[in-house]
Amino acid sequence: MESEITTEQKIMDAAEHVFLDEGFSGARMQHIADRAGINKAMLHYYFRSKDKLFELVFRHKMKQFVPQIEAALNEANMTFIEKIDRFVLAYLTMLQKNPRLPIFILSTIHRNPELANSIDIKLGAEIIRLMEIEIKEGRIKKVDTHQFMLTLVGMCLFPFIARPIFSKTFDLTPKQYDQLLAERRVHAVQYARAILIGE
Amino acid sequence: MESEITTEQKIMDAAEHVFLDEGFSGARMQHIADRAGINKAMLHYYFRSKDKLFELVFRHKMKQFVPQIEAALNEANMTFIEKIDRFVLAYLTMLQKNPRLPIFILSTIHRNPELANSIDIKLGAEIIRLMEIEIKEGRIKKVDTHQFMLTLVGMCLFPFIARPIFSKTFDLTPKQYDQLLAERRVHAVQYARAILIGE
DNA sequence: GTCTATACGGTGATAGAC
DNA sequence: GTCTATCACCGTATAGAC
Repeated sequence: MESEITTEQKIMDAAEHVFLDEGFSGARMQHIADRAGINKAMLHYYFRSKDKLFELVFRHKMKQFVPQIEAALNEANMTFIEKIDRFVLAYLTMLQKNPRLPIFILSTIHRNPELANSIDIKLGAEIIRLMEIEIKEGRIKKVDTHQFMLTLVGMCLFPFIARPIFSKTFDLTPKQYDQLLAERRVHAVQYARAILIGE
Repeated sequence: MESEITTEQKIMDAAEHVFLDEGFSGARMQHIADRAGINKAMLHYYFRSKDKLFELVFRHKMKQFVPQIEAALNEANMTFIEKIDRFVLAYLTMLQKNPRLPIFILSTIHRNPELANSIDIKLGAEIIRLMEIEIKEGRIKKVDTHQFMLTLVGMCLFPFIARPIFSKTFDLTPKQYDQLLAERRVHAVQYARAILIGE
């Protein structure tokens, strides 16, 4: 039974937590060490530098952030709206488990746009292609594909990005906001249907 | 003619630029000084500390970020959709001039949620009230007011927040993305109409 | 008001004993 | 592999001359 958590893994977990909370320049190696229950020297023993450690964390998180779109959209025997429902569900489920992921990824890339280069371009092209087929076949309205995708993804991500400011503006308790997030799937899909089909 | 820019103003301009690019912990007082064309000591002479300077910048930017909603929504002799159109136009126009504002505000508040406390709560309540009247009078569908507002604001902000990652995913040149942003108003309002009225 | 010089603390990183 | 001690540097902030 090798169920023991390795030091390396403890560091990665701690690093993820601290970097997601504080960002690269706000994070302190000391905090990560404390959280991992070891000392700073060990961080450098396992991962050479703060930069290397951050890069690993970022890449790992980036994988979570982008890819699962594909699985949802490529299922056969589904209407486009059903595919969207799957996509929204998958995305929101992941976000519930990683609520601070979006702002971490987006603010990191904002300050370091080259980091977006690891993204696979084919994915976007494939989505656009799928939508254009739906439009051509007359199963959805003639919407601008990019504008719609921006809206769809925004409907999933934005509630997590804007949580603190929205809670305050609309005077919602944490419990109420969680409820809002739990119900987000239904509304996002309903809105998508209104846009793509009209009801 | 007092058209000369004061040192204080030069510092504020420089500070805004650097803080918006780098965030609080990423920003360096040296950068701000360089950009303002003065030396570090002057920063502390005019503004006591980095914290104080940042707070001023943040408050100033926060004012831009939130309030102009009110003007758009309180105009008389307008349908609700027309009001939304005004709101979206005003918001997008401001964002075109301040494209890095959203990620700055949201990532700052993310790391320091108390900063959201400066927000005026009455504004949100007023919007909800207006929408509920529209619903009651049967002029728009029975949508969840909070869910809709999250979507509406997201449709405006998200394209600016997600620009680098979206450009990459959908392989859009800066010019193409600017075009997308320029056309955002039409699509956002059209989507809002689809949601609120059906077409 | 503006500058130079410097104090002071903290941070990433390394050396070296065990 | 893990620790303590330490280094070199950088960043904020201040002192003090002009």
